[in-house]
Amino acid sequence: MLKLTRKVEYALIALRHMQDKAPELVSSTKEISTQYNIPLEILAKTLQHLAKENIIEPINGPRGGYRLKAQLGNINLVEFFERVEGPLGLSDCFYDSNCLQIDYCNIRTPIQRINANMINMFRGMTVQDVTS
Amino acid sequence: MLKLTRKVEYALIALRHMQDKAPELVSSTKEISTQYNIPLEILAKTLQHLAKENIIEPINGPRGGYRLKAQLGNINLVEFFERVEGPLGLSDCFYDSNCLQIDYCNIRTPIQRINANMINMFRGMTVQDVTS
DNA sequence: ATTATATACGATAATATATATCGGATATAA
DNA sequence: TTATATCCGATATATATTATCGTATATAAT
Repeated sequence: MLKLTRKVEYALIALRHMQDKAPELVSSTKEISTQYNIPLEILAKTLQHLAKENIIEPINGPRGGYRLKAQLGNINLVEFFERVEGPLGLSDCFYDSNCLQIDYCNIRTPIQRINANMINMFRGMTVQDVTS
Repeated sequence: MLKLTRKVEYALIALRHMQDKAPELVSSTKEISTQYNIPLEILAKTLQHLAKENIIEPINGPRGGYRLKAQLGNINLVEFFERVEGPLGLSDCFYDSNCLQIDYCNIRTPIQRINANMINMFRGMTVQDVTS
C-alpha cells in the first residue's frame, strides 16, 4: 500500500531525462526505454499521456521524440499525480461513494484529516524537486 | 495509488469500536462485522493478526471476542502500518531490490527524499489520533 | 458431559488493479 | 518513396488485494 505506480515512476524518469538535456534536444521513446530498461510500449503510452497533458511536446517523424513543454517547477506533485493517475486519496470514499462502510464508518473523519496532511505534503513539492 | 488497504481500514474501524467501549467489555468479530458491514471472515483474520501483534487480546468461547491490549497512543502510524501490512515505502526499491530500473534509475534519490517526508508525516501521528 | 458460541488458521478462490503486449494507423524528415 | 517515429484502441498477463471455505480448538452455560 501507499505506493506510486510504475506509470508515475516512468513519467518522472523520462521527465528527468529530458530535463538533463538542452531544452531544444528531443528524446525518443526508444532512447529512454533502452537507457532505463523500461518496456517500450508502456513508456510510449505514458509519454503520449504526458503529451496530451501538455507537459511534453511530441515531435513526429524520424529523429522525432519529445521535448519538455511545461515548467516542471510550476507543477506540484498533487497536480502531477492527478494528471497522470487520476484522483488522489488514501481511501476511495473521498471521491467515490460506493463503499460498503460509508454509512456507518467511524474513521472517516480522522482518515480525512490524515489524507489532508498527505495532500499538503505532496502539494509542497513540485515535479522539479524530483527531476533535479 | 497511495491508498490504504482494506485490512488497515478494517483494523482501524475495529480498534475505534473497542476504544469507544469501557475497557473491560469485549467486542466479538460478528458484532463488529455486522455493525460496520465488514465481511466476517476477513475481519476475523484481521483481528487475529492484531491479536498476534499484541494490540488486542482475544477471549475465547461463547461471549468471547477481543479487548484492547496496547496503548493506542503509543503506536505511531508507521509502526502500525508496518505491523499490519509489512514494510512501507513509495517504491519497492527501498526494501526490495528486484527492480529492472535499479541500476540506471535517475530518480531514486529524490523519491527517497519524498518517501522520507511521507514516513515522517505518518510517524507524527498515532493510532489514537485515528480512533478518537 | 454436552452444547452452543467464539476464536484460530491454512488453503484456496475471486476480483480488482497494475503492468505489459499487439496490431495497425498517422505524421514527417531524409 | 522510404524509414522512423508517434498515436491509440483493444487485449492479454501478472500481481496484489479481497473474500471464502473447511476444519480445529477453546470455553461458558446448561
